[in-house]
Amino acid sequence: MSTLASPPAAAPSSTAPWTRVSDALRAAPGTKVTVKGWVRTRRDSKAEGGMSFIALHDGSCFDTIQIVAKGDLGNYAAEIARLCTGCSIECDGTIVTNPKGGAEVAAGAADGGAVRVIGWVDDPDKYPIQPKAHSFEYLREVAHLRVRTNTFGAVARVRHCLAMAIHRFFDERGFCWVHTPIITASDCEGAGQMFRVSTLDLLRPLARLQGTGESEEAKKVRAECAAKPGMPPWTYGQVDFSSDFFGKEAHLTVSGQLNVETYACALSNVYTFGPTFRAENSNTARHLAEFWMIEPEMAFCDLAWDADIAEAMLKHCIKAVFEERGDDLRFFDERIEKGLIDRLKHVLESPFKRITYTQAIEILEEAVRSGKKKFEFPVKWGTDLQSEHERYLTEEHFMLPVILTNYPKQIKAFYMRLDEGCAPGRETVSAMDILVPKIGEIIGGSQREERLEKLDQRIDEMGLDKNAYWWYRDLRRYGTVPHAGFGLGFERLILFVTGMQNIRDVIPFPRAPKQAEF
RNA sequence: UCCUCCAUAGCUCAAUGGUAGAGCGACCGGCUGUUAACCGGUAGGUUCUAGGUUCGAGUCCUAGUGGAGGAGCCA
Repeated sequence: MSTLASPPAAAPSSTAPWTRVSDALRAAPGTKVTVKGWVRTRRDSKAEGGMSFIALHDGSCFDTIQIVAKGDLGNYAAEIARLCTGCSIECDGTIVTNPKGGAEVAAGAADGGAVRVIGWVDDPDKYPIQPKAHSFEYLREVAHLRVRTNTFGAVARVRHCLAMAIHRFFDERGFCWVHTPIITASDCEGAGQMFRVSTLDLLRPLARLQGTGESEEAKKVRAECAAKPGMPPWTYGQVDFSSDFFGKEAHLTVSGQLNVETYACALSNVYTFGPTFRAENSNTARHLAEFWMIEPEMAFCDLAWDADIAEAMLKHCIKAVFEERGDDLRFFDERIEKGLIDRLKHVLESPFKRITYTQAIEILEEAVRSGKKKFEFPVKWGTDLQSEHERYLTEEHFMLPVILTNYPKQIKAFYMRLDEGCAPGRETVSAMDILVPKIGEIIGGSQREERLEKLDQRIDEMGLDKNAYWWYRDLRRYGTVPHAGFGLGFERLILFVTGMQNIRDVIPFPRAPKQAEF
């Protein structure tokens, strides 16, 4: 079983012509190095003719390296003694062992050492990142500088580690990374509100023209627009998208799933890993308007294997962070979520609990009946589980990640495979959600409906337009195969692994309602 | 979008309707192989915006803007 990497964390050696801090911390005493980075703190001492202790970080690992700048350096009084948090410097020096046994860089004129200032901080009093505790809410307002803090540096490294671990996981298993489109002109995705992509001139007063009859004013504006060169033609109450860039309505993608299914039906095992956009006005610690999603899709695959892969992938990711980012993980465990490491070890060591939706309802009903738990919302077969229900299952009842399967068809998407042998009125589909403590739903997936007549039936039932899905339906007409896949919210995975509370703090520049600065 | 709460120094927060304060940070000095350093001092304010009530508003009222927590939507 994987254990936490012991300090210093393993980091790939840099190819830079200077020494990265992660490498300097492990270098043998006596090694001559040049390090570059940003000052986190400076402390001075008058001992031994004066010296300054500078904590330097360069992002290569969690720890800073301490530079001991001796008073005999030519620029000591004029520059080194004036260094403050945020200044960028480079330092030539020698690796020595400090009284506490750690590596540090000694830089004195006698040994040919030097500290050169690369960039000063304008006004130290106004520098937004002071050497003190800051709230995450405040740091969100200075997102261009927050990555210089302990926490956001650690999040950035863990995010990278997880991204690479995911690619490795699929690559090692013969999956092909497919770049599904960001812009989609099919209006059939149906996974939520979409952002419009258009080159039409929005400054035209379309809003004034809406209504039931065409007013004199509307007629006038239309005539004006028609007369102006470059103005797109339009019909009353409706935009004429045939004159738009793509000749039809276009949006930012809400999922690459439908596209990636086409590749699964040729390459067998594929996945997407890219940005996803939802224009929902949701204001929570678990939603973003722009986020990254991983969507594997496997041909000749059923729901059970789908769940196997999802569980293996999550465990692989946790393991990778244990092995590669022990330094950052220890910080999260101490300062962000006490007990994080034990929680993750527990997840790593236990098989995920697998139950059907129907069994989940029975557990919830029993909890209510026995008085063990009170819910705000009623538990009833056929309705979607509320947050509180999901949290009870994963946090209180099982205290483990839970894979819920076989949901009632009416609460799931049209493309999910209809289960066979269901009692009338109790039809279910081969859907699967993975719930984890603290986050709730982290993965949603399903076996897809590969039978054309059943798929058509579902499209009709849900009042969708069959023609809009012509190429999706083609997959069922030309060599159809059972296939399955799932979607993993990348930022939710990062929350789960780091113990961070707010999804806006695990993506570099969060986009959410009323939030697109930077 | 709904419910609840919040907005005061660079940051985190105090201040009964009656002279706007502390801690941290910054700056200056002292001490020190220091490392969440420590000790002393200094500077720092249009109390989110726009109205209103009042002799008087940081405090009460209305609207707006932004933020937090919860819910819905979902990943």
